[in-house]
Amino acid sequence: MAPTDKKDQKVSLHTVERLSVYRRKLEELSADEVEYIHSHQLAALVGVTPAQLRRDLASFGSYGNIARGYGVKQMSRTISQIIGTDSMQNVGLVGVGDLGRALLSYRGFEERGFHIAAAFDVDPDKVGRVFAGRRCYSLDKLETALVDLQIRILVLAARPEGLQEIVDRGVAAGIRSFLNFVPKTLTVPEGCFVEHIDISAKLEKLSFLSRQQNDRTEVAE
Amino acid sequence: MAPTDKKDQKVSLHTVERLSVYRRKLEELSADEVEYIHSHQLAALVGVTPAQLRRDLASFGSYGNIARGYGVKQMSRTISQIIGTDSMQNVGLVGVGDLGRALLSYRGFEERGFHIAAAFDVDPDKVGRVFAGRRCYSLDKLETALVDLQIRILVLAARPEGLQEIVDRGVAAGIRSFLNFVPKTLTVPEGCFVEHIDISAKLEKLSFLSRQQNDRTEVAE
DNA sequence: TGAGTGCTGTGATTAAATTCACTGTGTAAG
DNA sequence: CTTACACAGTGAATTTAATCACAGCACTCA
Repeated sequence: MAPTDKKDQKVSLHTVERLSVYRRKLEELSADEVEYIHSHQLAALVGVTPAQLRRDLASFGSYGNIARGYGVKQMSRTISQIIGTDSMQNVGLVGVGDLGRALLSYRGFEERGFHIAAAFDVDPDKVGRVFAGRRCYSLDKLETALVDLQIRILVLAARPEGLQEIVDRGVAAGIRSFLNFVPKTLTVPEGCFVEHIDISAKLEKLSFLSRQQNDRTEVAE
Repeated sequence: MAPTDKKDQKVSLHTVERLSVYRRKLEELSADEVEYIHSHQLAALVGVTPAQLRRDLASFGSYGNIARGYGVKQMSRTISQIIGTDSMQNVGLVGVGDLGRALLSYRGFEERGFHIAAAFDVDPDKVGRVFAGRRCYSLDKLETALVDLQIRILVLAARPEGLQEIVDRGVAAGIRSFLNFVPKTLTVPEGCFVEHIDISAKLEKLSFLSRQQNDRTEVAE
């Protein structure tokens, strides 16, 4: 392999987040049978500047045709490869409460290359039952199920109590990635990743933004 | 008002996002009856550098006691004021599907100053029923309910089809903030805000991160 | 009372992300 | 074939975010 291969270069996390957005729009476009698209068109559709879009794509050595633009299908496929969703990945879900069940019945995961292979809960009433086609395992079976089903990512939707312990067990079983819906800070060793989805924090951001604008209009008067 | 009041200065959005995190931790600390905390302690708890924490707090003119640190309760209150959650805000929910119901039964909102005052759905079977204590209105009633209940923020958890139209109606009714769970890009006029929660995108980020690390360890061997 | 300590708040610096602006090229039209 | 055009890719410049590092202060303890 060439030592200066583009893929060896560090891709910024900001770029990766935008790649997800690009890819989703590209799939919509592909469904509408668009074959090629120019940077400024796609940029307008997803709300970034054309220069940024080109930079993002260039960061992994994309080659768009100058006259026609970027090949929609090909770019979508390339992004999948970068992200690692070109093949299906198994995901585990911890906590089959309201949120957990909502996640189980969400069909968007499969479309994007993620399959919830197993659900876990402590509640004996839930263990053994089937939710949205997935059997609920006892948390005691966590380690074995993770290994058997080759689960790479754990989605956390349980109660805050004892969550850190579950994470530790996951780490010990080789899980490196956690998607955390629980409003609680978790600690993981170096090389593991926690993505936190904090719905209230998003609301707070919105609250701040609209308040800030209120203040500004008041001053402007 | 002094023209150079700290509050007039632009606070970065990155800072606002971190303020949410600080505040959550401060409330935990407050529950544990911690009265004062130093920047390096809190910074360690939430995973930022002490310098950044101090900068964030200084951006709105916080005054921590040098010897004791920051007053936990006071800082928490100040952040609430900045964000605008010092008084309860009414929120509307569009779409009472699996996700919508999960959001309705999530108790975290109230704790953080947000009250889901109304739910809306197109499905006649759902209209009129009560979910988690909240009555489900017909979408036809959207405008009147938004005004009557003084709703400032709309949470979108409906189907992608027709969503833009709902947003447009919300904007016309004076809503400026939207929290969007639907994997679809929305357009709003200047001065309105859409926060997008894209669960799959978070999973994709995790997928990228662990893949990146795989590559690195392979190279390192 | 006065020296010592360790903190906050902040100017200065560094690093990162974004945008600007231009070069070279593929395509299409004349 | 030639010319004109519009765009991708990318160094350079700019803007934004994060970190460093220190002045000055509140408290402690001798």
